[in-house]
Amino acid sequence: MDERKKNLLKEIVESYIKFVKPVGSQALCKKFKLSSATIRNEMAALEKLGYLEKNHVSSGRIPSERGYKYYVDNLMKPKELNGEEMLKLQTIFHNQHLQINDAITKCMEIIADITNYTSVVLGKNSSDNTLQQVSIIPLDNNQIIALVCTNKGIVENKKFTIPENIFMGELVKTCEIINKMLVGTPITKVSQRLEFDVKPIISKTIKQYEAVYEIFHDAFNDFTHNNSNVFFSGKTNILKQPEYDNIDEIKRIVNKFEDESLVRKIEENSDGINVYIGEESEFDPNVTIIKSKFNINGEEGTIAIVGPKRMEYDRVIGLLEYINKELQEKDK
Amino acid sequence: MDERKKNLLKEIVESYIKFVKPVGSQALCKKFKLSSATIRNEMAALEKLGYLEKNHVSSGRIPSERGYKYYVDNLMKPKELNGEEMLKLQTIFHNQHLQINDAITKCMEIIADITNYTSVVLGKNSSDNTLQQVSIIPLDNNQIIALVCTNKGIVENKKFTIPENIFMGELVKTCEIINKMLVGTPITKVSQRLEFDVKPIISKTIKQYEAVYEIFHDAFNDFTHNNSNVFFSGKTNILKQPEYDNIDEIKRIVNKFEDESLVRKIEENSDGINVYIGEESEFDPNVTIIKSKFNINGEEGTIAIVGPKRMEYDRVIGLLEYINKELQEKDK
DNA sequence: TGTTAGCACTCCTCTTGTTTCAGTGCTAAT
DNA sequence: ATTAGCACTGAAACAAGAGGAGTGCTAACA
Repeated sequence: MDERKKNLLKEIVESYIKFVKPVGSQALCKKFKLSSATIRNEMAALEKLGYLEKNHVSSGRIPSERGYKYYVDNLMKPKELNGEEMLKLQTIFHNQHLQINDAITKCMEIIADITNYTSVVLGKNSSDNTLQQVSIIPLDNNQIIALVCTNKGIVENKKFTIPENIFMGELVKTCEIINKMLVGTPITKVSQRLEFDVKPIISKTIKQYEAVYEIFHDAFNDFTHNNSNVFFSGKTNILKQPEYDNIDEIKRIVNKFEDESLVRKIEENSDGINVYIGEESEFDPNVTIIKSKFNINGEEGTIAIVGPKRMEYDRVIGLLEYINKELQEKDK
Repeated sequence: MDERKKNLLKEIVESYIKFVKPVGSQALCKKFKLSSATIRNEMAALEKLGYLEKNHVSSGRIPSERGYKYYVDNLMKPKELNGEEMLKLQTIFHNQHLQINDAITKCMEIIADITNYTSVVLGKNSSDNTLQQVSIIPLDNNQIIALVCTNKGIVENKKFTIPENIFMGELVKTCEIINKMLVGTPITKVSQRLEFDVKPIISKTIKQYEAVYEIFHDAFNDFTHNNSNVFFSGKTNILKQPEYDNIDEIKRIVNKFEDESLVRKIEENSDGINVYIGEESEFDPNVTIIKSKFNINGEEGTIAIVGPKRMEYDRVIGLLEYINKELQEKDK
């Protein structure tokens, strides 16, 4: 791979990303001040190396997955955000009152919007949260809100209609007992301890203890079941990408977005920004996924951008780098 | 419109709904024990009346919008749910612990799923909610959760980092003051009263009252801004409908789903189940929207099904009738 | 008077053939 | 090492024709 080949490959990849049309030798003549024949020779060499492909014998070249990869690893440098992008994201990060979680999802919304790709935020199941406080808020004579709050500040609430034979005082008391006994318990264990530790105790003082138990049991159950927080933005942006011009392909990919278990696999483990092109994505052979792990202030998860293989790598990576930087800033 | 014409129209509409193919005279011969010629005469008459259309001179008939409308108003009767559908919906309605709101959205999810249409739930802006309680939950030395709860049981929560110069006691005290002064205030007015009624009071006893005010102000603000609750399910189900076979049409409709202000207009005012076909939908000339208003237990809104004009009207209307019935049941 | 057989006609759809053109690989000359 | 030249390939666009589903109309029939 001499310098000229690298430049050529870079040019071809970028041209294809921009125009979605196979690149012919003629188109590159002026830029490189070489004849088309020379370019053709070089292209043939790049094809032999596995960086370029042809759709058919006389069609011009498109980058192969390996070509994209080489481009990302060696030829491209992340693009700085332009003023508008910067502005939009800054207003989010500089909003002191936004929770980190909301800031991330809002960010990804904006990114989906300005890139026309699909963004995904995968929240880690909050299994390491512990119980911080349980409380109830009476609404009227027969309705209450039960609140559960974890040490990381996640709040779940649930409205209940109180069975007739239960007194508010009993609920308040149970609440106190739970707070006394279970605060600090990992949220995954709370249901268990509620049944085996708390229930026996309230059974001694509260007549309808089964019904009271049910209420709190339900409130906690919601928590453990609500742990699949996947956030999408721009799920249908794929329609805006010109290369997806046949319905079956669109259907295939959109259906995959609906498949929660498949989406869950997007989760990233390694640090930094990682690019998975085509087959590598393990999601669909015709998409690229760029992922980045975050772990900020107790919130953990993955953000990912899903787009065509001819994604604007420099731009997306630039955006993610910026976000990571801002998140670290906010973590302090 | 004699009886035979009605039957014929019914048959044609239902055949087209099922097979998405223009209906020719031959196909109806056996069913009606008439020759194709007679059928053709009748079809010509139905076309003259505006109930049928042709794509071109030799193409078989398809129902016009007026034809669909006549079918819905006069020829069709709502279909009873089958066992499976019934079962799926019942498990939701009979789940005592589900809030009415969640029950509705879960229902519509199921309907989108079993019908392959798109379902929409438009919640009314909860402008008639009043403040029920404000509370704070300390997480650690410098973080709290602020909770706002309305009389209808809607809860918003927000995590805050407490500025260094503020004491927890001051927050608790402010909380008490707010609860004493503002409970019962319409949620839309709370911000105002916080500023003009509460702020002057806390300014007398709390040193950093501005910062404390900010925290509660923010918590309330979230509330008033979060009132645009539109819930979609099956947004891409349109891809499963065979008549949408060209990308531009799909794009057009999917884009409309993304346009919040357009979706907001789906809101229904009249009672009962209403069918808006094609142009009537005021959303897109190529869709039908079936809407139904709900007003249960203080929760108000619209549920709607969006699908092709050849929607399975009997099935969808049957489903919505069932849901309305169950909702009324639950309201008692 | 309502129904039906028969027929000419229309227009979509599918297939086949032709042309055009962008782009290639290879060879030989510079 | 570069390039001009040339034969070749395959997609894309277009035209022409065959086949077929379905129509409207007319005239005959019960």
